[in-house]
Amino acid sequence: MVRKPAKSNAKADAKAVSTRKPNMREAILAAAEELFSTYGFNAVSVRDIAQTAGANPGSVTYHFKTKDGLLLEIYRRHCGPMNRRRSELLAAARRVRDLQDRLEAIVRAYVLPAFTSGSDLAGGGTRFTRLRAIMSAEGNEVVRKIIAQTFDDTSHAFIDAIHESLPHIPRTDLVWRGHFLLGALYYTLVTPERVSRLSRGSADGTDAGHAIEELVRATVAALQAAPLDPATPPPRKAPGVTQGRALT
Amino acid sequence: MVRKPAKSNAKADAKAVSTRKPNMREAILAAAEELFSTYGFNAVSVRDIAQTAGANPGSVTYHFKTKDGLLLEIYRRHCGPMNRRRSELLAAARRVRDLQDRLEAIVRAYVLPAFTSGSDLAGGGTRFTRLRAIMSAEGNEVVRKIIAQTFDDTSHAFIDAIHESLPHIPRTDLVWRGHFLLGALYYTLVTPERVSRLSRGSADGTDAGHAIEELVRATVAALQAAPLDPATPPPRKAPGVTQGRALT
DNA sequence: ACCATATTTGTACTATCGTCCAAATATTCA
DNA sequence: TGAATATTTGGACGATAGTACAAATATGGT
Repeated sequence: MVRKPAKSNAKADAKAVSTRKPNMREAILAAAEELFSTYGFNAVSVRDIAQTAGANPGSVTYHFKTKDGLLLEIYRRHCGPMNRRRSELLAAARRVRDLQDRLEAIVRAYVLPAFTSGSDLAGGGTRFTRLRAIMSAEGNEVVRKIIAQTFDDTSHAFIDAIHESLPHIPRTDLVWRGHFLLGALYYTLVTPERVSRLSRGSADGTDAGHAIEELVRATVAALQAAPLDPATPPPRKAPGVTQGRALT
Repeated sequence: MVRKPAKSNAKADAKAVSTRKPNMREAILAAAEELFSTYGFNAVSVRDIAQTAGANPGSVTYHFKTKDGLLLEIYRRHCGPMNRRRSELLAAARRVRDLQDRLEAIVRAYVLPAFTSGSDLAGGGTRFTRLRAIMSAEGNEVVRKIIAQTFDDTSHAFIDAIHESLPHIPRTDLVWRGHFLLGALYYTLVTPERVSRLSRGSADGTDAGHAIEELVRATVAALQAAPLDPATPPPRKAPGVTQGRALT
């Protein structure tokens, strides 16, 4: 990461009235989250994080041992609340009677928590999702592990719910389309010049709201598209609800 | 990037019969392309590239001056052929009579060159698109510049063509959906465990082909979805053209 | 107030980074 | 061939990376 030209006043700002951070650990986490999600993991140094947090580089090592440990802690912070919120919204969506409305509610249940996290300050969900997007491109081992053990269950639950709403579409196609949804969501968040005030500032700003609506609309349509499989003619009526979930 | 544990035979492989690379510059480019597209720009060092290419780190500086210069040259290599191929396919797609078929042909014209580049060796297109995906997440200044001056025109041409096939949908929505397409495409390429043999090996393997078909099917459906704007009842004619940066 | 503990600081270590450069070597062309 | 040029080599530079550690300082319970 590019640091500013130093500019040490060296004399004037020496004492600085001993304003100690009430919780430096939190400040470091916040700074790391912001910097990682903006510049990527590799481009940000521990010293960058410490400086942004107003801390000493040694403090970062003290609290999180390694740079990877810091990243891991950020994930730990967000994965729980985000998945909990997703489960809640998914459960509510499943109770929607109209099939079309239910499908849309399911997609919304998946997308919404990515923008508005239940935890900490405004824009937390967006920032964390942007981080996940960047990490999925950079490919970090720590992240791969925690993602596998945290998001896989939730993802399968969503695929299952979607499959119930669209029983005539093979699961394979739905998995692909869910994959595309995630890619579209990620790319929307890592392209700040497109969705300008979406990333910073209040998480329920109109820009983020519009992006969500566009994404939901497009995804629902994509999910409903006829499957590729040439052997399966179109709708028919829903046969039996396929109870057994393949792919745990 | 993590380098392997050295393991210097130090004695056995000393002379190595003076096999000089016929074109070291090309070897460096190929190595850089492969490494950047796999680990990201920041995670790969000039020494990594030199070692993979069987060159001296100084040679990289000699040929490309800086690491950024090397990245720039990779983009220069691919942008031309890829956009030329896109234009050809787009022109052919525009001549399709049936509106539904035409829309699908347009989407295919956008997606196909991302997988199979006209230039160099097998998988070149896939590799370069994977690189673009990673760079869009990492955010490099050099890339931003060349992307702006290379892809904007092509992207607008595609949006225009799509808009002709779907005149009742506001351009804004089409821009969003094209944006989602690119995100889905990128994410498909940077997630190798999902589309396993897609990235390496032959570029027209069945896996890549299947991914393309899934992506095209989903995108066409998404593009055809009803627009968001509540003020615009279904068909009608397209109002003014809202120019926006599309599909970098 | 005192002590035990938690945290912060400053500094130092080693490794690797991008880039530079002079010498060595290969290539090209008269 | 010999001279001019192009390329490669190996080593070096300063900057910065992640991490470690002892000393300094703040905090909390008694």
